[in-house]
Amino acid sequence: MKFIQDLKLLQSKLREHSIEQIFNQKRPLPFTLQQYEQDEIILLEGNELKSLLFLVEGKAKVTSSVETGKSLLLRFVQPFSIIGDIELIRDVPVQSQVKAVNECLLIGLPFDYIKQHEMNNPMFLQTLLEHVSYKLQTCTTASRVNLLASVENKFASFLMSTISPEPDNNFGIELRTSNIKEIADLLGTTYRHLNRVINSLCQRKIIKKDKDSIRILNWSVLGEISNGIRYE
Amino acid sequence: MKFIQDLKLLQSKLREHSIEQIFNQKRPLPFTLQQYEQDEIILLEGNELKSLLFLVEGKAKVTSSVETGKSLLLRFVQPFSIIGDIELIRDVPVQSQVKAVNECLLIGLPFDYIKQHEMNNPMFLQTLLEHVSYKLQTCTTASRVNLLASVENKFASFLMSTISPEPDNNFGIELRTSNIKEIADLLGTTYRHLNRVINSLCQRKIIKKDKDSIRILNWSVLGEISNGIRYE
DNA sequence: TAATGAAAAGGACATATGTCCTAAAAGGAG
DNA sequence: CTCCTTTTAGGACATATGTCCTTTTCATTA
Repeated sequence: MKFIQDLKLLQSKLREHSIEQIFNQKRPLPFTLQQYEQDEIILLEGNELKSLLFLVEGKAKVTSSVETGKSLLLRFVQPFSIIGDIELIRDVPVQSQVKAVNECLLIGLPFDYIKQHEMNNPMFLQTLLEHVSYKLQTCTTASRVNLLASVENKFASFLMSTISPEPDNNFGIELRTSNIKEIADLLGTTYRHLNRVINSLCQRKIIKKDKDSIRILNWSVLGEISNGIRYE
Repeated sequence: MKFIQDLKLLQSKLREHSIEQIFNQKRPLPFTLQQYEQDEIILLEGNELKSLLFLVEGKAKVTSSVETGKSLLLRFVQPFSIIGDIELIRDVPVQSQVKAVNECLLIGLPFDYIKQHEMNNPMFLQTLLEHVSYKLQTCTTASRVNLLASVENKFASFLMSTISPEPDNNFGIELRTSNIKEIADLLGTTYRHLNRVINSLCQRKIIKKDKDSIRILNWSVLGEISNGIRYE
């Protein structure tokens, strides 16, 4: 992680996401601007978090791990998202791992400052409440979905959520697969089984797997298989 | 559901759970006191909710259903709990079904009133935030757990959460089982399979099933099987 | 280029769970 | 009490997924 000393950029991001309006503006706010590179861990479970974070650029992956070392994909987050809300409110260590999917820009605001100056600010509280409620709503949905979704369903969802559907790559998009093991973990399954599922999708010409990439051949069927579930 | 016109009782419940302190007290608050009998549905998914509810007595079961008609047990709630928070904040229809496990007493406060007079009250917003955050935290945990827990694990948890461990019935407690099907649904499995699981637990002398009841014979082993998961 | 070791893929079998159907039990009506 | 209907339990088999281990691939170095 790099702190970025670029007031212009900070200002522009604050404006872009209307962040200043959330806060009391009697005082200058001690914002920091942080940059994470691809795959860098933004939050590690169990750590103490000291700042509330606003994701203003990039995409991050939120996972939750269990004793066994396995982890489960909770969701992907994109701007504008708040990270660290539960930790702020409930004074608990970091609950879920957050990892940058690509380069991410975050704005931080220290808990200390918030607790001193913002916990009575209705605008701020309302914003937080909206975000937490939204997460709860999606978590409830996901929880339900997890019980019916097969690994194939979930993998399809994963692909659809991960591979950006930008048409710069019309007929199938690349995905580095050095980490099929990791994906298996995320979906709560094993490498072995994910492999089976991938094979099956390949045979059905829905995706194509080369040495280092997976390409989606049939976006629409994959969409059907994913059953409308999106991790975002 | 019965509205109860008992100011004394209302007052005493408000005091017991320190509810009035949450609100602006310039005005008298338009609280209602509602009583639901055992198994009565408190909230039906998809309905529009008009009041925020506070559970002040009894125990309720929160479930979430899917198209197929199946439903999934999310959690049990007990006093003091807030019901309807997401619906208030996000202006969405009821997200989960809530059903009285035993006789329940709830205090209601109309959304209209809240939106007019309380959405700028930091104390109220904070309280809400704490409750929603707590739910999010447990939902995240549950979501994780669901992926590792077998039906046996979950059924054990269910028993431990459902059957009150009061020692009025020392060596095993009764549970009407006219609804094993329902329990199967709650756990996200089939009647057939739950039956297998129950048989296995019986053979291992952990529970005992009579015509209309299940008795827990070995509370401690059941606790181990439940693996610390509680639906509350 | 051959030897060697790590990473990836896949075979074989085990287990959990679902589906479908039949057998057994429990109530009711005559 | 007996026959019939409905409910409940359980057998048999299918499918999804997990575990373990072997084979294959690929890269690396002697």
